[in-house]
Amino acid sequence: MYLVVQAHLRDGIKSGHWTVGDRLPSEAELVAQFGVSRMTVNRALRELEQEGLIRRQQGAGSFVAPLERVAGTLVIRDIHEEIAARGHRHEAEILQMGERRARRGEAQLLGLETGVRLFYSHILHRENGLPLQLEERLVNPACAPDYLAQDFKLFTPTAYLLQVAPLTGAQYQIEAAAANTEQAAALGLQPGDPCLVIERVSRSPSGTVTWVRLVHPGARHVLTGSFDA
Amino acid sequence: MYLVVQAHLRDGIKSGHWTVGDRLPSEAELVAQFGVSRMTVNRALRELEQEGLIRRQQGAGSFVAPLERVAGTLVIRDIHEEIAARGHRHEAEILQMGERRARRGEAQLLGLETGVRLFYSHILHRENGLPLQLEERLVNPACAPDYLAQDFKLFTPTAYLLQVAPLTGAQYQIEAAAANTEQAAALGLQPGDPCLVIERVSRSPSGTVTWVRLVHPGARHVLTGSFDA
DNA sequence: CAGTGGTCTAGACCACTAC
DNA sequence: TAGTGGTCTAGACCACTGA
Repeated sequence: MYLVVQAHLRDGIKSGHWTVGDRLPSEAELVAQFGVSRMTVNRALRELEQEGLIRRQQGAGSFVAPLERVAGTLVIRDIHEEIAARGHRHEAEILQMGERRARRGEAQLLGLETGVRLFYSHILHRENGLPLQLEERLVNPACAPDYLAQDFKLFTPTAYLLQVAPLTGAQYQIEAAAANTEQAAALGLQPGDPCLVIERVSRSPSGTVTWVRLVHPGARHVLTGSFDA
Repeated sequence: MYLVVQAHLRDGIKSGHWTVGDRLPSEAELVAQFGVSRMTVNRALRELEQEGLIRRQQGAGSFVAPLERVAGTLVIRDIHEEIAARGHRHEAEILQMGERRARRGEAQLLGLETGVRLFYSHILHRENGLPLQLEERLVNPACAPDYLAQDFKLFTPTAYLLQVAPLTGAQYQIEAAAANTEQAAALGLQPGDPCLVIERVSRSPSGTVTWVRLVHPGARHVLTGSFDA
């Protein structure tokens, strides 16, 4: 029944019957109208508030929220999953992989001290043979000591790291940048060509696990999303 | 009390006490442990599920969700709000504004028929004098008949359109692209320089209101987000 | 089968708001 | 002061799962 109440309110908002700032029926009115208990109506309204569709104020009422921010859930998926979901073939080419001392700033990304040893890998992901993503990654050895022994032609570093160090948080950043010579060579572009770049650090209970920069040819990769009342 | 139960479970997951796939205490166990009613425990768990932190299965139990997808709420704010929030000065320069027949494909974006008349505007937004965003916009005259009479140096088209046609849905797309000559000239770039491009269509109860392309210098604009257990 | 979550009820007390 | 939402209770019936 709470879904029925929700649908009723959603429809009224979508259709313009109630518009931004309007007051919606009170809980008591909805209880009377639908013949359900107040807990049921309360749940319906509380969930609409969590979605951002309405705003509730104790003592005043429930109101249609100003949807002034276009918000949506942006999902960044594992590249293998993403390609497989399109029914295409995914191949990974390991360009570089090894261990070295952290350069200036790198240690900071992982919350480690400068000069500590860390793992790195550069992997090129192809979709049906076409370069789609260059994955530049730094890994905290404390969280994934066997990282360098893995064969990342069989599974992605993302999948491996999620297995050995459960994700509990992340920060990401999306920008457009010009390909440098190394990136251009890997992706089959000219240096300076526009790329969509996602950078991300991932945390687990045992600390910051990994930093990754995902470089995509601007013409071949878009992020999409939507939201709906 | 439901917040106490939530905090307890959240801590256990963050700290690694329960990890991906682990079964959490059942509702009945939490009821006994905290001395609260089942409805209270149920609410705590339901909300954690909505956040994506746990997965619940009728008949089986509640489990720590595999956070295999780095997801976050991406918020695209009105450019004026965004600049003002940084404590900076926002200026808008109207480059073009008028009415014309829809070109091939344009009408389709707005769900109209080819050849119908529509409004357009090209506005350059500056942050402390530096070009930050070129806003190329098409507007459905049926939804905002007075669009051309507005002074968009005083408020943004986004703010105006939200006022006259409440937002009930949107689709957006984020990509990296090379600036064309017009865009480069407006933004003070060289043609071919990388730009972060957001395209969006917005719907309201009265139909598709507007299509907009927001072009940002790649070096001067990033989207950021985070998520947390 | 026993245990799990999904949903709903008919109350209750409280804090807050607007008049 | 009357009406609002915020929270909680102690039950209930149901559908589903796994042994």
